[in-house]
This record gives sequence, C-alpha cells and structure tokens, in this order.
Amino acid sequence: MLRLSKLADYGTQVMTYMARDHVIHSASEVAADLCIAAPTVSKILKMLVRKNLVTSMMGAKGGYVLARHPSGISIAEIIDAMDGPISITECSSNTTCDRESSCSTRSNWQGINHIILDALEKVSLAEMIAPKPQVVDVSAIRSRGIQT
Amino acid sequence: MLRLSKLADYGTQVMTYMARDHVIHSASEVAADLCIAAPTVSKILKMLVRKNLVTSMMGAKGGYVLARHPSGISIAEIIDAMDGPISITECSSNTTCDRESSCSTRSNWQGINHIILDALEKVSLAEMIAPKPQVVDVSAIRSRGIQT
DNA sequence: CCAATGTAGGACTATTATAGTACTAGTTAG
DNA sequence: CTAACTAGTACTATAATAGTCCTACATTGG
Repeated sequence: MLRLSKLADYGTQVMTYMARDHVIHSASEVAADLCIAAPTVSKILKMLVRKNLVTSMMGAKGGYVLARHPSGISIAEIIDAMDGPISITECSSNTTCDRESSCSTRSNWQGINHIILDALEKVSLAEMIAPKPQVVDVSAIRSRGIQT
Repeated sequence: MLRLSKLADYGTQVMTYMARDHVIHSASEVAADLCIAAPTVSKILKMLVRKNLVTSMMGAKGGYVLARHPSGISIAEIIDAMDGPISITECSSNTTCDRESSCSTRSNWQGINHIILDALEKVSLAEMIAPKPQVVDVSAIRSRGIQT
C-alpha cells in the first residue's frame, strides 16, 4: 500500500515528542505520554540510539535525549532507522526471467523512489513540530511536474 | 518500509506489458511472458478491469486490452487499483489517546503524502515504457526544495 | 559499597497482511 | 453445442511485522 510501517510511525511520534523539549526522558515516560506500550517504545528508542538520532544516558536518572537539534534531523532518517533503507521496489536481481518487461521499468521506479526520498529528506523534525506547517510547497512542485 | 506491495509491482508490470502493443492478450499469455503465476495474473487483471484501466473481452478469443492510451494512465492509478488509496499513515481517527503529540504531525504527513501521490500521478504508463526515461526531473524538484 | 532505577541487547511469540490457489459460473466464437 | 476464455468468490499458506519478555550492565544516591 505504499504505507509506512507502524514502527516508523511510532518512531516519528517519539521523535517529535522529544523534539518539544530538550530534557531527558525515560522510556516509560514517553510511553505513558504517547500511550504506546512501554516495551515497544523502549525498542524504538534503542533503534534510534543505534542510528545516532538519540543519545542515551544509562543508570538511575538516565533516559534519552535527541542527539542533534530537531532542525538537523530529517524524517527520512527516522524512517530509515526504523525500517531500513527506503526503496519502493525490491529490484533484488533475482530475475529468473529476464525478459524485456521488467528491467526497462526499473530505472523509472528508481526515479520515483528518488522523489519520495527527496521529499522525506527535506522535512525536518523541527518543521514537523510546527503547528500549521509551511513545510511542503506542493504546488510549486506540481506546477513544474515530472513529465518533461 | 514504505514499500510497494508485490501485487502493485506485478500490476505495473502487467500494464507496461500491455502498453507495448494494443493487441488483445489472454491472461495466460501475459503470465507466461512475465513469468508470474497464471492465477495471480488473472487476479490482477480482474482488479484492473474493475478500475476501468483494462477492458475485458469474454468468450473464446477473449482477453484483455488497455482501456485507454498508455499516456493517459498514471502509475498512481495502477497502484490505487491494486492496493487502494495511497496513504502513508493510517490516521484512522481511532485515537484513544488524543494528546497533543500525534495530531499536530498529521498535517505534515498529509503534505508528504501529497508529494508522493503527485509524483506517482505525473508518471504515465507511456513514460514507463520509454527505455531511457526523461520521466522524472528530480533535479528540478530538488533545486526548489520543500522547506519554504 | 550496596541497592534502586533505568538502559542494552537479544530471543521469542502472536497477529496480521499478503500472495497465491482452487473452484464454480457465465459468455462468446465457431 | 462445445470449446475457450473471463468473472467472481472463497480459501489457505506463508511471510512480515508488532509487540513481549528476560537477562545483563551502568549510574545515581544513600
């Protein structure tokens, strides 16, 4: 469905939550405020740490903080942290049947994929918190179009 | 993973296959040429018929033909036919927990979703068949950017 | 130094979505 | 009338994903 995984959705929620104030938050605190199961939040935060989007403080009074400023973190990074590299098609070259059919379309898919990735990279966390966002100027893109 | 479903992938393959020549094709013929299981192709074609992307001819010597010119069919339509409406997030309003967290980000998601949908709508089947595609001018979009 | 609190990391399970299959009915050409 | 094909629906199996649990480790505070 060209849909984001739930984990990625949660991930952005967690990140936007943390972007609001640069205070340290425990996993359970985030879970309670966001109404997501605590272990799940914990898991998500661990994944985010691994990708250096969030820094962790161990021990009592420990918790998580955003590793960078919200303006320096893109949605694409978050999704990537949760779901791995963003790619619409598999194109895993297990083409047992290398007829002319599929391969000619692959490059087009890649182009489309690129656009999407580009859009995701341009949106930062900081823009995500903004209540009424200027964030995406769709019409500008639309007017230019894709076909030549 | 923000990935296209396999069915949608097959769907575009089938459509591009049919876009090559405006001849009538039986489901089994398409299946054989594309190396996709015959019943699956059959299923896909039926879905495409339902969305008026393909016309079917019943009876002996029957088969399927593209309903419109390839230039008038967008990738978005095909994906929509296979997977239903394209939407990144669920946002299905089952927000048992309507904290300030999630809802402020929804509008941004919708913006992003719009860009993706737009990109998909701009690519036609005709462009998909073109061997070395001019199809997407990514750089043009990139130079304009998304943030204000 | 010890206990409490919280993260790190992995393995595991259950649920859901999806792909793919099979079968029956209906339609048209010859 | 019969053969060849699509229409439609219901079913099954597989894989991806969400979510849980458990053990080990680090830090703060008494």
